[in-house]
Amino acid sequence: MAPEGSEDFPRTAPSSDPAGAASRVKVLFPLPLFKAYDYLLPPGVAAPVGAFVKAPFGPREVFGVVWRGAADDGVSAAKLKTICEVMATSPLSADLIDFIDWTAGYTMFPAGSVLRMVMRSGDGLVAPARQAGYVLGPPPDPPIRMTPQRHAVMDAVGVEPKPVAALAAAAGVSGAVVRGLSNIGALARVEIDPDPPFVEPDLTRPGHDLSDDQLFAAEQIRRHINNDQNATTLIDGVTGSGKTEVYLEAVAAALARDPAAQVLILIPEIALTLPFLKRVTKRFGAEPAPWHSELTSAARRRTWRRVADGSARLVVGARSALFLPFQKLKLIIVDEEHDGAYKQGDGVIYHARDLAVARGARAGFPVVLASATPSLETVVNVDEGRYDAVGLAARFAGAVMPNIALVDMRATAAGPGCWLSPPLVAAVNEQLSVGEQSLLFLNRRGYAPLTLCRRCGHKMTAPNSDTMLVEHRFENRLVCHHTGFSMPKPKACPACNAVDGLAPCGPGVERVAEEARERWPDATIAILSSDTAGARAVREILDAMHDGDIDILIATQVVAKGHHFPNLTFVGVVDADLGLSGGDLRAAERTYQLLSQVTGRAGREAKPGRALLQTYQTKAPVLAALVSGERDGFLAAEATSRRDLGFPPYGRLAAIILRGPDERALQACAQAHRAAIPPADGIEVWGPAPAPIYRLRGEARIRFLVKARRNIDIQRFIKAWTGGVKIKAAIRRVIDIDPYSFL
DNA sequence: AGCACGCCGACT
DNA sequence: GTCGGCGTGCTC
Repeated sequence: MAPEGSEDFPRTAPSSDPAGAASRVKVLFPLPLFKAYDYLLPPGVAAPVGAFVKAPFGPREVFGVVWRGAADDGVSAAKLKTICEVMATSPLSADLIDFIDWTAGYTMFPAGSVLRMVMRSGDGLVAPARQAGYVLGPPPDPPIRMTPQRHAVMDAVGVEPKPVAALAAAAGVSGAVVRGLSNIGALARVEIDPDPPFVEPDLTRPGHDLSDDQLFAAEQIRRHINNDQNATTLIDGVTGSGKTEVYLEAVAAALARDPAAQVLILIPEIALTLPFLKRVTKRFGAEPAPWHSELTSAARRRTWRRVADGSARLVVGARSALFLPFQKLKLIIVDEEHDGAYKQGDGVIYHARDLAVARGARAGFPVVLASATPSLETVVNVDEGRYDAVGLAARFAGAVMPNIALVDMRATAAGPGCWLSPPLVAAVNEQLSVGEQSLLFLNRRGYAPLTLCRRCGHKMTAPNSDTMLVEHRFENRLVCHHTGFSMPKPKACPACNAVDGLAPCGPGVERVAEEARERWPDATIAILSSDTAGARAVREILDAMHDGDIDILIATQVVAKGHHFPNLTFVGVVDADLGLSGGDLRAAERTYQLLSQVTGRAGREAKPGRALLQTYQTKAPVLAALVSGERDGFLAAEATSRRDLGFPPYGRLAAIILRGPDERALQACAQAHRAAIPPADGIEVWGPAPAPIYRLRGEARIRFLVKARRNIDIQRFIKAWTGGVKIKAAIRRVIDIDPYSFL
């Protein structure tokens, strides 16, 4: 244990120096600025590093954070302004400040932009207005006249104070009755905190009964927790092997070890569903603090403030929860660690799994990664001894992995205008005859991914973009999945004016559903995709599927995560080749992960399942690995090819993207960058090349790709390179360290 | 991120 | 002659 005061910066800035001059502090603002600014503290006021302050910045007052670093970089004393106010919110912890600086350095984004992610809750710094709530008052002395309405209200009053509206609604009366009772003293008016604390997890609750495998895994992680030791552990187990139960035991151990410890469970946004939260709630007898993009601003503020004051001890959140203002973070779980959703694409570009590992390493606490199909990066880290691994092989309830086979579409073509081959149709027929469910998987929303004019060959694209418009027949619109643009499907081709010549090409889920409805008119068929409007509609479809009320579900990847369908025993993958093409480094790996998750939906709970994959590439190693179930062999082959090419995780990659509305200026800017590439050993720069989607929302995009040996400081190289190239304001330059998707 | 400063086209 | 377009640069 390090002695107090051994930190490399003082936690408390003195309010004045011995000479009596007001002291200077640095303040970082949540703005895209690389450096912190110097300020004076008002006399007699102290502000530790990490304290939230309000300070004049340019013509306005802005919230910022007292930052570490020498409070002097040649700024003349006359220039200094004085901090307006030190906020009551608890200061950011030292390890979070360290993490912000480290993240800024690693991603090459301004520290202020990283701080912005921490402060994003916006109104979290000012305590919200207190709300009036009502509880039972003292027994009124002359007994009051009771009415049925008044009885209803008195019955609805609980121990916790409730606001007028909630109480009136619970009693089924108007607010006037509540106010009336308050006026005569039968109800007492108290102030309630609009951001009530979260209930503490109950650590006395027994955990699940664990198998030997699970016990062993949990024990291994618990050891790191009890040693206060940074270590990254992969829980590697197929769907249904009980990864969640294992890491919830680790969570319990971390919370029990230190009464102030906080724990974060990261989940891909799409998997952050009510069933998952309920599972965690059930284990700890208290709901965890949630964090994801769909929270209301009030819920967001509540979680932010309760994390900041240390009272929210367990947080379940999407990737951005990594930037919540934890006081004493002691464990991070990254569930489904392979999931591409952990890569943040706009604003600061980061990979939440990688940052979680880095954060644990720097702050000295354990990190747990869980997956049924771990990423190659993680597997290599395990193989090279940097991460621990615990395997969970046994599947619960004696179920077996589905039997997977390929359908060679060259030999067994579907009929004209059809997408389901005879073997797939036969399999669904069999399912229907025995009353079991089928899932037809196609990772394409809408009706048809491409709309083509039969007359002139014109492809329908989004305005000012090189993106295809996807027909959505249900709404009769053409939609761009990248920009959000949509338009009614036109009668005539906009290029040649030929009427009724616009032909849908290729299938989406809606088109497969159309074929299925023609083929099986008596079956109950449903479509599930991210277009399925509303969380409630999605829920209803999932529930109906779970209850066996749907015979054939046609779905995109939204179905891949965390749903249990006990009567589903057949999965047909309409296009297993989708995603295999396109020059993406991780295409094969991602296809393996997605298809293995989807086919894993079949045959749970002791019913054997099977899956058919329609493909034109029967020789593709990914598909062979899926059929044989030889995941490790496939990963080893992938690893070898990446090593040979010097690609991650055996080398480092970064993308430099230039974008702007003026193509000529952009070209010139790209050439200036090309000319400025400094010579360096072990580094290759490819480009400039047009980005895969060259035009998007009226902006052209050009990219460079930097490939470096693993031991090279790629950030330093990029800084040396781009630092010398001035860019016009109309051109934006974005650096993506460890680009994930190449699109 | 804002916001002011500054330098070129259509208006009272 | 001014109002205002938004390109450029600064904020301790």
